[in-house]
Amino acid sequence: MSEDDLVAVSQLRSSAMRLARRLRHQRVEESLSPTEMGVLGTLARCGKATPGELARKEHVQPPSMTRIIAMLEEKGLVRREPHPEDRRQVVVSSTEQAEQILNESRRRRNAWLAELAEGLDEDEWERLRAAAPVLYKLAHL
Amino acid sequence: MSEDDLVAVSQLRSSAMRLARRLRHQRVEESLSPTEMGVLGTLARCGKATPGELARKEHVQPPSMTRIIAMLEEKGLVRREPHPEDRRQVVVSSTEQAEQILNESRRRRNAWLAELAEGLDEDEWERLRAAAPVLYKLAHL
DNA sequence: CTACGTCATTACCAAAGCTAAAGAAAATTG
DNA sequence: CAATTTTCTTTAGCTTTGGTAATGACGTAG
Repeated sequence: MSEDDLVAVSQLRSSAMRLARRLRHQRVEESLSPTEMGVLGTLARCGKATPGELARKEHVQPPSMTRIIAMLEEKGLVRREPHPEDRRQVVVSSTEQAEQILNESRRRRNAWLAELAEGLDEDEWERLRAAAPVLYKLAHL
Repeated sequence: MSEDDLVAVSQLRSSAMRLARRLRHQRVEESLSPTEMGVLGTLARCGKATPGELARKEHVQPPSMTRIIAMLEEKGLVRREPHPEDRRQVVVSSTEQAEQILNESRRRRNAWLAELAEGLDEDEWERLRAAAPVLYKLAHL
């Protein structure tokens, strides 16, 4: 791995952590934490999942996921049904209302990030656009 | 702003938050939180700074920064001196030991991220390398 | 020189995740 | 097929980390 690669990786790390902290302040639904939003996003992508699966996908411990799901259910954003074959497990799925919140959140944060990105020139923005899918893949690897 | 731009921004947001959460688990110095690391990084870049400046740069409230600095001072990673002109203020600077920890942390997280990046092909990695400085600029804007 | 603003700090509080352990159900083994 | 072990979720209690409100010291403007 070259020196340039190391620099890139370091910048990537620093940027991700800093952006995450700043994005945290831009939530549309004040009562929903970033991880709760992440769960809704995962459910929107995957349809259904068990608490254990969600915990693994969100890199959180199972007890934390249990509480997050309880919160979300209480707010009507998520449904819990018994697993058809395994009575230990539970199947979680998101509701229509969750989809609306996701859309609104996306809109709002896009606006914030877009405004921030006005400090970039066209070439820089182009590089970001080219790398965005790669970043996404990396983060979900 | 085009549809592609919106997608890019959305991917950026999701990726940053997810990567940040995963990086959080890769700390070399277990006793140092991500924000504490961020402060050391900022001090390494800027030399000296007052608590207020650091709070603004790290997007944290002043009382939180006071506590972070107290922690870091207790561990010998940071020095506090009176401000030469303004006796209300304090000037914080990092120690040699902090520099060592930063290097070790950089090495360790680079290794983790590099390993993760092995799931990317050469073209993807190239795009990331091109975008890394832009991301860094964006995050610090 | 008095009143107001600013900086750091202190004291208290809330959010969010973790570990340990319990309880139920499935899988495995003798 | 009974007993043990494993797996999945949940409960309970703790820790970390950041926030808000209030305080005290210092600078600054009227």
